[in-house]
Amino acid sequence: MAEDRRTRRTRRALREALVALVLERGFGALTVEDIAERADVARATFYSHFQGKDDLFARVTSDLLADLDERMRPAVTESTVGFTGRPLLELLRHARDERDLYRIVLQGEGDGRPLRMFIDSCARVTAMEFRVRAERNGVTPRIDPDLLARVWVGEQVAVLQWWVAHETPPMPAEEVVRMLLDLALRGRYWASGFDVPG
Amino acid sequence: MAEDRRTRRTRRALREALVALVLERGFGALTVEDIAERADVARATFYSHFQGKDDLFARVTSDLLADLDERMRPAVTESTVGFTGRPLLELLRHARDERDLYRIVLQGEGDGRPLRMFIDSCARVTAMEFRVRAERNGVTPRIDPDLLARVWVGEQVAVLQWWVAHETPPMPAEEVVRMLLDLALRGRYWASGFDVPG
DNA sequence: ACAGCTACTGAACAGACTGTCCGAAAACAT
DNA sequence: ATGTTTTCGGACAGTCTGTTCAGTAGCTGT
Repeated sequence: MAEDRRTRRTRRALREALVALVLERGFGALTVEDIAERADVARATFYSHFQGKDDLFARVTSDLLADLDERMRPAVTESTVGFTGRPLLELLRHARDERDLYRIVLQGEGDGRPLRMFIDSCARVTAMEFRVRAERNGVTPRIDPDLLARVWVGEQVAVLQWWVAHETPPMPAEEVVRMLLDLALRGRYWASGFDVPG
Repeated sequence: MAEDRRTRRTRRALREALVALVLERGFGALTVEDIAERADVARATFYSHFQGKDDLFARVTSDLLADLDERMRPAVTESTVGFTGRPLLELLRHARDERDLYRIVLQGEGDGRPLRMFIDSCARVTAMEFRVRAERNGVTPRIDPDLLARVWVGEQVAVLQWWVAHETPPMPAEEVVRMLLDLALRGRYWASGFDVPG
């Protein structure tokens, strides 16, 4: 048999209440009672599903990461040939679909733990991507791939923060990818408006 | 007359206790009693100096930002001519001198508020730097300077996080600057080991 | 549609933390 | 030495936590 409809409803309501309240007041300012009340659920019921607000938040965010991981997998393996930007595009689409949650995570709610996990996950995948591509093309990186991956992910996070902060996307995902790819390949000198020297 | 020696000692002890405890357990897990006990100060005394742990944390971090701002000012005005990396170098030195606090802030403790303030501050300065330089050299940016500044700061934050996470600096500040400058000017294509086309 | 589970409710509980108050004691500046 | 200022330690009500439990409502499978 599938999951009981009541538990589904309750868990869903609690998750949505958490997201809404974190956006309104910030995670640190919330109490379990706040969340339960917003979800229209008894406090005792909350504790029969989660150990506390940290637990609820951890589950919500780790589910998000798992979902992202699943969506990224095909894009990554397909992208080890060249700098296609496919993984980044998939990331942006995911962020568009789960905007509120991304806002929360990218803001560093929960003492930054979810954001660190997000960054670590992205950096791990990216570093692997770099290594595979370098090997395939027979080149040796001039900068440690792990560090380079963190820098690249740092850029992406910065753009994501800017992107999801707006109520309506300030530019389509495809354009963001093109821009970031231009920047990554041609460098900031070019982006600043200077002609690239020979 | 200067500040009473007792208040100086007490405030200092409380600040140091906070930093140490946040590194050990994370901000969210701390109580006022924890901090007061570590500082060897009565709980009532804590409240005669700060409104609560959020207030203490806010003061510590905003003092850090003010200090950074002061140290950066000369480096920035001197750097609007070309991509010297002076501001970045100053930032790295500040991070070296205040490593523990930087760890805390860059980790996103306090629901990410201090980190957001840090990033906003850096991005504001950087965007201004970009604009001034573009005007001086008579070029028009190919990417919105505000967004470009956020990306550039995002890279710096990523590197800072990597840099301060180590117990002893994994490479000297000057080398980090050179690396990031190379990356920013020549692009990731070059950094990955490929020869730059054209 | 009914029987038998299972989950939710609302209330109560001890324990921890908060924020404030106070008189007594200690440290300070002069 | 004196008057001022800070710290101390204890006490206080109020909030939040995490758990328990009997009663009620809702669900699933047949």
